[in-house]
Amino acid sequence: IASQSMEGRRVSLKEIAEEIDSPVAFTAKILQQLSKNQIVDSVKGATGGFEIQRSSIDRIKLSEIVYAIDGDNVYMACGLGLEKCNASKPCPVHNKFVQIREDLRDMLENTSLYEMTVGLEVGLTYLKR
Amino acid sequence: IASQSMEGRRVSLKEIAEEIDSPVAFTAKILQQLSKNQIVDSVKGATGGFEIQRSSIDRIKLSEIVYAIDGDNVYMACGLGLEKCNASKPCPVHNKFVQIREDLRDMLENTSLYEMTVGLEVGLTYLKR
DNA sequence: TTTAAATCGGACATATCTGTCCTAATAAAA
DNA sequence: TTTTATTAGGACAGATATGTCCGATTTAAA
Repeated sequence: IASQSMEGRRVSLKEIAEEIDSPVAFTAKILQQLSKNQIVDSVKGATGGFEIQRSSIDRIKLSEIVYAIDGDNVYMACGLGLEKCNASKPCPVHNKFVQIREDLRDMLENTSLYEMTVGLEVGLTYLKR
Repeated sequence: IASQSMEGRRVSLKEIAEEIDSPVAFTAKILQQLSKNQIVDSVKGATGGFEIQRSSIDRIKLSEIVYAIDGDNVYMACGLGLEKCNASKPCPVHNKFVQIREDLRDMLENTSLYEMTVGLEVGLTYLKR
């Protein structure tokens, strides 16, 4: 969507699903989540589809996309799966996991949608299931 | 198990399940996996139970426990969930994920069972669901 | 005004993961 | 030798995640 939006083209659900080899109905659900969370703009009706404002492409970080789809689970869930695990009652791997997750958070917050889009366009990365 | 084994006590499934607030039948399945993968030793029959040799407690790293239960999935699975993603056809986050996973691998391979056991014993960490 | 092409959203179906139950096998103790 | 306390393992049940279907809504074009 970002790639096409940068060239002023709005893309339909069908086109998106086809491009990434993903079931249409399933892709639709994910796009709805992204739309609700204002990652992408959706336009209903004939000639409708999905697009992203150029300013958003520059601004949006991977962290925001992750949050739109998975919430803050990535940052909060215990490495051993314990429900009660937290800083004051840490599980045996808690503190070591906190460290790794900080690395992950840094990465997500410093990876922009623009950067990923460029990678796809120059053929450096791929996006097929 | 490690904690009790260090003091020469073998522990039963029941005791283990109770100690960590985990369903007995469910805990049994996990112990079976650990036993099959030689992380713990199981002894059948009356007075049986689970134990770990002192030498194993020193030797075993968290990475081996993770591998026994989840295989190499942690290191291989694509960050975006793509099946075909690998070094020669990388997804847009592939290389950044490789980095994070190296950090994770380092942590798992450098965290010993002994270290975790001590943390529990001195009351620094907890192990309840 | 009608039609067609598109997204939206709720209900449903399927697959996978998590957890349970029950019987068999084992081994110590009575 | 029988009983009892234990682990092993297969079959099943339930919960959650993944994926599908279909009708409602929207909007541009005929």
